[in-house]
Amino acid sequence: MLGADSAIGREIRQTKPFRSKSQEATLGLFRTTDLLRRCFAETLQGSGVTAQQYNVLRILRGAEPEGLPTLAIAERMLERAPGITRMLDRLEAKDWVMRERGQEDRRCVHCRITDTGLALLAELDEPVAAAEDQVLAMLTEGEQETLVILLDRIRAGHA
Amino acid sequence: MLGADSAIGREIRQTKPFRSKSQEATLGLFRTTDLLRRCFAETLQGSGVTAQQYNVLRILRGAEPEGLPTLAIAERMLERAPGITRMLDRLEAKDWVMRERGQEDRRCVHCRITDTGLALLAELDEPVAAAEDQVLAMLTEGEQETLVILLDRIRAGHA
DNA sequence: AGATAATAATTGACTAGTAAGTTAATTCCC
DNA sequence: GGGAATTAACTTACTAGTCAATTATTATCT
Repeated sequence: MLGADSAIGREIRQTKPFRSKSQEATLGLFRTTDLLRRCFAETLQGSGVTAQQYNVLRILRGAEPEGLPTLAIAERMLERAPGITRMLDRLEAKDWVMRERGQEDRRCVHCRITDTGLALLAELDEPVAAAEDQVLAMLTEGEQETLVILLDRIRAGHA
Repeated sequence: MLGADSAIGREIRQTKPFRSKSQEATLGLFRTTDLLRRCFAETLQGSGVTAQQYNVLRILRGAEPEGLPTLAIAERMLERAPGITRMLDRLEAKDWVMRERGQEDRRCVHCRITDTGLALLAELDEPVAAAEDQVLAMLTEGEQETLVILLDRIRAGHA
């Protein structure tokens, strides 16, 4: 009576119940987030920017006018440095980002968003905000708050 | 008072509050799921299998002894066919999966897990089950149930 | 000062996800 | 029976994530 009748159980045509609530919730997190990822990808596609690129540009806009070194971006993205380096290569090729070696510490590479990049973000601000609200519109604000608290607790438990 | 004091607000050094609860919850979902993904990747690494490959093998074990055509696997993974084809290439190279053209319908490719693949899964069953329970152990079973219900509602809202 | 360690960023090799287009087999329909 | 549409799987090209190793620069430590 646990998993067999749940939404996930039907989704993947699984007849056996879940072994534990934790297993069911974990799978639910993965499937739900995958779904939301696709929603945001839809919102962004057409502007020629991917979700990850958009996130980097948002971070760099928030860091204006100083900009940020490469690894500081990686830290905010929870990603490894190699991926960020190559993404910045692509963003620089599209003239959304500019980089230069640091003066005081020549190991660092200073990254800043360009005016072209800022214009792109300005165009996307409204549709992205709308998508952010729509994807969880089936929950009340109180339920969203409950979700936030539970998710915070999960992450805090992994510190 | 909304976002500035929350766990996510501190994590990404964001000083401004979130624009909406929905935005905060969405970001929380992405960050939490990323964290859990890394946990499972840790559990699997050492066996030489990735999380996605493990999922495919689990699906094929569940489909024994009949096996499944390629697109049926893709459907259960919520993924496109090209990714599955290449993953099956790698799984076949490691002798965890075997494929052959269908007899009645020669467009289909029938996929089955091998004995080697079954042995790999048997080794991983315990550690994976332990990980599935541990990653959400900071929540009570009631809270996990609440999470499951909220996630089900989100996915149902996108049907 | 000079060897050593630490740090920032990069490159290479691999796994994986996407979209677009292709091939081969089957089904539909007149 | 034969042409059109559909289906299953695949290939190609691109974006992106991982780990391991490397380079250049800076800091540390006698």
